[in-house]
Amino acid sequence: MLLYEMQSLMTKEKIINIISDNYSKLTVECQKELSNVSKILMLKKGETLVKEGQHSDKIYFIIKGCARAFYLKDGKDISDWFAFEMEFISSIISFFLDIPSPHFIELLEDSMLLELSKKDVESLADKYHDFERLSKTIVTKTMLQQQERISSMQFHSAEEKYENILSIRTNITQRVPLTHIASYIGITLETLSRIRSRKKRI
Amino acid sequence: MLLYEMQSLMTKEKIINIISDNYSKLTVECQKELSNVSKILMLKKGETLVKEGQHSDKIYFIIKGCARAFYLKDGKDISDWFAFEMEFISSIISFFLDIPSPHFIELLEDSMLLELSKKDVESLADKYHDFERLSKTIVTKTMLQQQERISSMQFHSAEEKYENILSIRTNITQRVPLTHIASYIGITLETLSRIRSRKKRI
DNA sequence: TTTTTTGATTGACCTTTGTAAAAAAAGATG
DNA sequence: CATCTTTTTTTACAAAGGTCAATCAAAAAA
Repeated sequence: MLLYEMQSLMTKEKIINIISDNYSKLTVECQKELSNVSKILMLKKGETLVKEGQHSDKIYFIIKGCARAFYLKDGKDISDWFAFEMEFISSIISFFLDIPSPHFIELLEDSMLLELSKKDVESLADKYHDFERLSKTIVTKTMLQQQERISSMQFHSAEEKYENILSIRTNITQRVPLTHIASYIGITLETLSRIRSRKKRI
Repeated sequence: MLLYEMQSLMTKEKIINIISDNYSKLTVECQKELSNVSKILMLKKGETLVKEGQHSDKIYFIIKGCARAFYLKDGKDISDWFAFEMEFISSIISFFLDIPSPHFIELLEDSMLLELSKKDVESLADKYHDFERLSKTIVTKTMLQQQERISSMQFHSAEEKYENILSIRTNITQRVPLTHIASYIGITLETLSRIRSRKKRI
């Protein structure tokens, strides 16, 4: 299905209903208010959601497509997070600490997103207990993903780290360039390439 | 002050009030109920809160002392988390996913703790919006600490990782053996020892 | 205090991974 | 289709950090 065809099928109401079902249930009233304050974005591959240095007070839910958070270390592009359909992404440092973003966020595919501002997240969380719970659920899931990632980084070889990400994100190599995968797991593209050719041979 | 002297000074009510002030405000009613379901523990250095393989459905707040979460990889002891005064610790994998704990948790000093069970956390969070918010705050802080840790692990030398933990936990070397610090930052004790002797010389 | 245990340091050696540069392959664009 | 750009692979070489073993130091236990 083409992205522009989805817009009519995927109404904001439906999307919010999916979030409610998959993360934490929201009352109809809360869903309505969430629908009023959120915004659908249709963006092309390569477009940027956040630039380094910006105060980014937005969080994005990915309806279709995928996005990548990355930063520059000594001029080198290092990937810090990938998000696919049904996942959230934001510049967490900027969003939660209200400081300029160290990250860029860009789209790796043509994408459809739901955008929410921190101000609205906060007022919804104040007003609705169930939205507070939803926020907690999202943060908890993120925390558990990070936990998994940390333990995969501790005392694991480049090959083990690559195997690990493949097991979690089965088809990531089809959607994300190897350079980004390499920096995400903390190895160079060259090392990743050697691992892959070693595996092919066997 | 000796640990046994603290018990009379630090009533559960006072401790819960401190949590409320430092994490997220709780109503008096909620504080009372929290006080009813939580329990103070006085434990000696070396004692174990959680063993690998156990279902651990408890979370601990450290009033005095410090604790360490670690796991065994190929028989080797690898530290995964430290918690000091005013911080929470639990076997997060077991607590949030209801599966057997991959971690041990042990005390690095004689300690005073507040213990809370998941069942009680959940019912408090259901009943009180402000307790739900407190939970979110604790999880969010943990997530941000993990974020910091991940970026310190990505493409940083052993020395940079050591400097980084020293800047975050200024006096950690006074309270935690170097072996544990080394495995926490993902290097061997020998490498850490070399870094330290290099720094001493200069 | 002496002994035992645990934690930290040092040295020799070796493996893994990074660096730099070039070539090849795959994708995008006119 | 042909060209240009980006991504990936390959090679040679260097450096960082791991492993193993011996020694030293400090803290607990007897």
